[in-house]
Parts: sequence; structure tokens; C-alpha cells
Amino acid sequence: MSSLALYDTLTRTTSPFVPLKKGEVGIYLCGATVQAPPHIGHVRSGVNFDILRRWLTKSGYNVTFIRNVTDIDDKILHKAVHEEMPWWAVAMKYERAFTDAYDALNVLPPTYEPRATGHVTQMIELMQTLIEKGAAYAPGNGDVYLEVRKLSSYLTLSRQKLDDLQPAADADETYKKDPRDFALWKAAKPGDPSWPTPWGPGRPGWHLECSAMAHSYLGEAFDIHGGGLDLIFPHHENEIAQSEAAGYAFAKRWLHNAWVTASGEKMSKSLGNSLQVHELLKTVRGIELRWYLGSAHYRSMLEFSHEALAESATAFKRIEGFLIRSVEILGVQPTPTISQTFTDAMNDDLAVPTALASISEALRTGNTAITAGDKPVIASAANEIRGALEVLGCDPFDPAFAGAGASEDLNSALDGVIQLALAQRTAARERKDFAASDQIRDGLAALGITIEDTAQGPRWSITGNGSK
RNA sequence: GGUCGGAUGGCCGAGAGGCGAGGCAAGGGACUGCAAAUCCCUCUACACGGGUUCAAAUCCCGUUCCGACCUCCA
Repeated sequence: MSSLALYDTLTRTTSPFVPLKKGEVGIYLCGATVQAPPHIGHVRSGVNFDILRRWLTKSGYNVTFIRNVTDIDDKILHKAVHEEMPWWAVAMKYERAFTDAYDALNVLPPTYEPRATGHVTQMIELMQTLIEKGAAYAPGNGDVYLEVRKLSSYLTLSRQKLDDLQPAADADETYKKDPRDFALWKAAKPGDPSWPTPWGPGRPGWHLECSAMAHSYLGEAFDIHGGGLDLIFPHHENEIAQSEAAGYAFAKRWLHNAWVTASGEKMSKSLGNSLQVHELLKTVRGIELRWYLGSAHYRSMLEFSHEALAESATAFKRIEGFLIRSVEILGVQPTPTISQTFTDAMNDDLAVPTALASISEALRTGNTAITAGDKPVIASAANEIRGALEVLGCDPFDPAFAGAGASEDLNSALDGVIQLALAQRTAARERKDFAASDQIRDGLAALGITIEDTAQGPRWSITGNGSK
């Protein structure tokens, strides 16, 4: 038996995962700033950490998974002006877009999904603690800053030196003790939303909210903090700074997912528009997009191309096709089981690509067994494959992906109609009237129904793309 | 300037001292009335130059190129 080992950005090594509390895992994942529709880079993070969560759950842990929503920030306020909507309506609109995207990709809803605006009280408490401890200061302009020079462990995650940092171009140094001090809280500007605080009305700084929410739901110390690679600095450094200065042990381990790249570069805003989740879902199903996003190792860059996505979908359909045929032959859905090779791969810092190789092997075994009519082998291969797909969130029998399906009555009626046509075709084939036989097959194909002749007789499936 | 990644076959994508990961595409074959599906075979790659070693895609040194972060970022 292997046991789970995970990489830790803090130590830059892979080490055995030991939870703070036996059988329990607390995870905090930095979620979206809801100011635009999600592109695949955003949901890759969601998918990667969903796979981690599912594997931990499968391994027997009780997982508390917190993923926040940043529903107030500069960009949202700008967008509100641009879209001529209240800022809160903008935030809600895009929060829904993210939720829809997560749902389409079968990303499990977090245990709790806190919004920044709902945790101002906790943020004020945290700032009070920080000021009392002398780590933060309110210079009187309504801002509250964290004094980074006082922190010995600042920048340990990104391994930088404070003096090497380029000072922010837009830093207002009038009130800061050091240009690198960052804002915990921002004073209200005219027309902007604000919340009252002991230091004047204002709104949350980005970093503060995550520290406050992680503390609220996971306590002073928790197991895993996740996010995209680009959050290491400044966001996660600043979260550590705030939380440790407040006296919390904070995250024990840091996991960061790599980007989706296009032409070698991190997805930019302009590219992001064409790679929005809802656009891509016009070309592939959610389960196929998820398969694609999950198939690379979470710490590797994933070079996006429409061709690669299409190929990935083809590969997935082959696996799915085997499972469907296995149900037709065995009459029951496979019972998910986890093989040792899959376990070993996943326990090795979620080596999904290696795990996928074990699926390919089982697939070949299973398909060969179908040809041979070897039901026990078909069953064991199908069980193993379904077990793996379940962990990867790509189980075709998962009700999450069955949503748009027709009712049982309708399916039953449709099957009856097609069987009538197939009986005609079989009769035509028996009298060697292949013209008539092919006419029926072509006719069904035009309706998006594919006919395949197998050793067990003809089978049909809806593959779409029928001519209109 | 500082910090951190990367370069693997037609394409995607693992591996991290010794047994050709895997997938997709392509070609050939089996099966089939044809097709589809499936199976089998073929396609022996690790940016470059040195070095260490019995053995290097993997370790070391150097070089080139690409990318990320440095207070908006998944």
C-alpha cells in the first residue's frame, strides 16, 4: 500500500501528507474574482483541486473544502461603471457564470463558498488583532497597512528578498512606512461602496479577505492552501504575513496549479475571451473538457489548442464507449473499484497522466474481452475504469452529466422505433439486399443515430451531427 | 535587476541514472457484404556543447531559446 505524498510549494519538495487531525482535511482554495466570465484557466484550477478533493475523499478523509468568492475589488467596480450595473449585480452575474461552469465540469460544490462582502466583521477583527500586536497600522487616511519589514518570514513562499522587489508603481507612499507595505483595507473613495470600521469607511483589500475567511471556516491552522501559480506572490505571501502576524499557524502545505497556456504564453485577457468555458462547451461536452483539463499533471503547463482538445475528446469517447457497451452486455452499470496502479499513481502527488496509462491498459483488456465474450473480464475492466473516472470526475454515469437526457419513457419508445427499423435492416441484409440495408443505416445516420454491427447484433447510439 | 519554471517523436503529454509511459494522428493487417467499433503491427524521441558514470532524456558545468512573477491575475 502506498500512501499519499504531495508537493509543497513552501519546501519545494514532495512529502508524505499527514493531516493535522486524523481522518480530516481542511482545504482553502482561492476562488474567482467575479468580474468576467470564466475561461478554461480558471476552471483548470477548479478541476485540479476537485480531483485532489475527490481523491482525499476516496482515501477515506472527511474533507472540508472552502473556496472563496471575491465579490468586491477594483475590477468589479470598474466593470460596474462599464456595464452600467450596480457592482453587486456585476459580482452576482459572474459568480453565476462561474458556478455554471463548475457545474458543467462536474466540479463538486465546496463545503462552503464564502463571499468577501459577507466577512467584513471578521476582517475588522483580524485588523484589530494585527494593530494590537503592532504588525499593522492605520495612518489616519482610512487605509490600514501591514508593516512587512517587521516580519522575519515574509517572502519565504516565493523565496524573494524584500529589497529585491520592485516598488509598486502606483503605491501611495505618503502614508506608508515602507513602499512595500500592503493595504489590508482601502479607504472609501467617493461613490464606491464602503463598510464602516474603527478607522473610517472603506472596503477590503484582496489579501485580507482570504486570511479572514480561512480562519473563520478552517481555524488557526489547516492542512492545504491552494491556488494558481500566479497567486504565490503577492497574494499568498500576504496571506501568510497577515495570518502569522496575527498568531495563526495558518496553512501547513501549499499547492499551486500551473496555467493553461496558448502559444506558450499564459492566457491573456484577449485570448481568454475565445477560450471562455461557455464557448468551448459549444464544441465539446463538459465531461470531455474536464477530461482534457484534468489529463495533464496539475503542476505542468497545459498548452491549449483546439486540436488537442478535440483529440482528447476522441480519446475519452473511446473509454466511454467501452463502458456503455459493457452495460449493454452485462445489463448492469459497473461498480467503481480502484486498482493498485491507479492508487499508486494518484498517491504520487496526483500523477494523473500515469494513472491514465493504467486506464488505457484496462481499456484494451476490456475491449478484447468484449470480442471474446468474456463477461468476468469485461466486468472487472469496466469496474476499474469507472472507479478511476469517478475520482477524476469524469464518470459518464454520474447524474451530473446526464442532465440533458430524455426521460426513460421517451428512451424506451425511441429504442422501440429504432429496433423496428433495425429489424427491417436485418431482414434486408439476410436477403442480401444491401442497398435497402444501407438506406436504412444512412437514414438513421442523417438523424444523428449511428448503427454498428457487432457480434451480438446491431447496436445504436445517438452521436449527433445528423444532417439538418 | 531579483525570484522561479520549461525545451521529450507529426501532435498532446508522462518519466527523473540502466527495462521503448500512455494517448491522438498516420500507414499496414485481422474482422466485416460495406461501414463502424475493436484488436494486432509499424512510426525508437528527449534544445545545444562539455563533464561525471560501467551506464545520462534523467546528475554536474556552460550555452541558446521560451515563459512566469516582482503589489490586477486560476
